[in-house]
Amino acid sequence: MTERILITSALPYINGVKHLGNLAGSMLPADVYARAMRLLGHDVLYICATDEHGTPAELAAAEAGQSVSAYCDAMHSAQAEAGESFKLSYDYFGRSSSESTRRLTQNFALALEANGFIEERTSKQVYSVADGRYLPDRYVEGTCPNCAFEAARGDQCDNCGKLLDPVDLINPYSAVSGSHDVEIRDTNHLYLKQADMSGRLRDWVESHTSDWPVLTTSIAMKWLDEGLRDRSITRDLEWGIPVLNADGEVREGFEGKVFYVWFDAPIAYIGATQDWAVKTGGDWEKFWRTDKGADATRYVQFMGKDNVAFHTLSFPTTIMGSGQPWKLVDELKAFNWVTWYGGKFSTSGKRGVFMDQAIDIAPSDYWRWHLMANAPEGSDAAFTWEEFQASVNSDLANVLGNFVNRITKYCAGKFDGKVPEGGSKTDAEAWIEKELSERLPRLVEFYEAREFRKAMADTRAIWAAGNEYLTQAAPWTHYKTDIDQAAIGVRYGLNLVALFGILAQPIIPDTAEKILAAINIPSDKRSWKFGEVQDLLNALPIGHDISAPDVLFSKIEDDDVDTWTEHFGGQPT
RNA sequence: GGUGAGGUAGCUCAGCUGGUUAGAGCGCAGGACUCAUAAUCCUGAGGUCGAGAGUUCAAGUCUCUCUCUCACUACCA
Repeated sequence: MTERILITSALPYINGVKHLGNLAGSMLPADVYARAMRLLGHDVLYICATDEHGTPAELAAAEAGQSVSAYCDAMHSAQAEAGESFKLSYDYFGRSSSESTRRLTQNFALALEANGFIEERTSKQVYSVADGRYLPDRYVEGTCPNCAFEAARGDQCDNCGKLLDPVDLINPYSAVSGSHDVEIRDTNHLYLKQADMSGRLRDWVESHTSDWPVLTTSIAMKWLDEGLRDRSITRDLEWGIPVLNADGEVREGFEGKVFYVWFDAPIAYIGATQDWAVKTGGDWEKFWRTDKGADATRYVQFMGKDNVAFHTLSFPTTIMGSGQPWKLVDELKAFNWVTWYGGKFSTSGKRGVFMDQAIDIAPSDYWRWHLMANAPEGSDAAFTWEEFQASVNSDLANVLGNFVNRITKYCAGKFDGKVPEGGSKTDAEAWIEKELSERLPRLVEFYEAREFRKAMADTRAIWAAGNEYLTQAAPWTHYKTDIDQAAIGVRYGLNLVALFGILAQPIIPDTAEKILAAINIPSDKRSWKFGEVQDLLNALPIGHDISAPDVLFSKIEDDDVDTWTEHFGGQPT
């Protein structure tokens, strides 16, 4: 049954090209899922965008000596390029700074306020005179009132671990400029009254305890159990979405203030969908407006575990509180972290491997396979160069690459590069048919359930079964005495190559294309409409021309691993 | 401090509502094969399931205590 599926992956923040952890935890699995669902015939829309507002963007722009908007333009392009290099198949890669998101954000705020979910309150915030800006808690440092550590951050002391309030720091200074000329000022902000939504949110989350991963519901329930607090949704910043009245004028007292990035970022999912519609002539409402058919859309979100609270609590508060018929997420897949030699990947700390560096080291397919086969689903997953090497050499080069190579070359050499006819089924053919009839439905189930590690393991097992089949069928042995019997082995082998290429498409699209081109499969014969296995293994017409592709995967040498380990500091800390 | 997620073969990880001899891949050892990227296929060795106590006919799986790791803790995103 064809379904309409909306897929979003958490928006990558604008302040730099993302590292492999970001890729593995949201964009890549969303892409693999999107590709698989398209192959299954679903009507898929995969949306992503850069998240461009907030203090770090302003600071990064200042450091780069650019205006914030010029900086964001440049970084958006860089991230779009990085996404393309990893073959992320976004239907649209938008920007949270777009006009559409600006309008939507302002409208959401007005609707929420009209419904009593927004309230203006005064809070105390540290202002740095030298920097000419208010400082988020993390950008204020000073002496910890608890342990006297001198470089405690405003939100938490790194020395004693105690949670702090920046106004309690002794001798505070700006972490941006180092200036001690800071003062505490009263400032007005809008607060989203999440507490008033707790009951509805709890009912909603509880209704999903059986179909969302534990990671997702446990994080959401933790926040609810602790008691949801109202969250400030504006900031004292220049760069962002201005706070307007219904008449379009800036709200009184909100000059120099904008919406908090976490208020507008998820709204950018909608904004980017509208931008996609403008660009393509598509209909965005059927994905987002429940009064325009979005009830029939299945909405699936992908994100790292740090984003779960925003996607299960604050964004839903925005949606529900608006009183308007917006679509809520149906399924939510959250990932843990990919860890890097005992620690976290870190953009600011420049720890780990970044997308632009990774693509210089190895083709995107290598990374896609390894990151999906070792996805941080159940718990944090360790990245090591040795594991990466093993994935590529063993799974891709030896199991898949070599299989394609051995049978296509043999066919080219002995059967003139044409699918041969003749021969009769033996135990070997019965065995592979049974194997596939069990594994293929399971594979599809794993994809539909977004169980990526299991899907990858099953895919690999199917590839390995191809090698085992050839060992059983041994056409090179039969060839000496009975060419027809050799022919069926080659024919089944070639059909397996075609199938493997078809199955590989969501994971390693470049290689899948090479395989399918070599085996000469037209694009309309590449979908995941698996019928009977016997038919699948006799899909190639007799006499069909094939060619042997060049070596599909070159192996990663020990020297490469040594070089990378040294260059990237991949050593146990 | 609080909360959450984890601690299962040398390594990376599966093990749903408790039930026969605890699984996979990699790595390692032996064998088979020779079409293929010294690839593949088969077989094998390797685990007191973090520690301790409890519930049960039966616990990796449930309860409690302890311990270690990681994450989150609301103005980083």
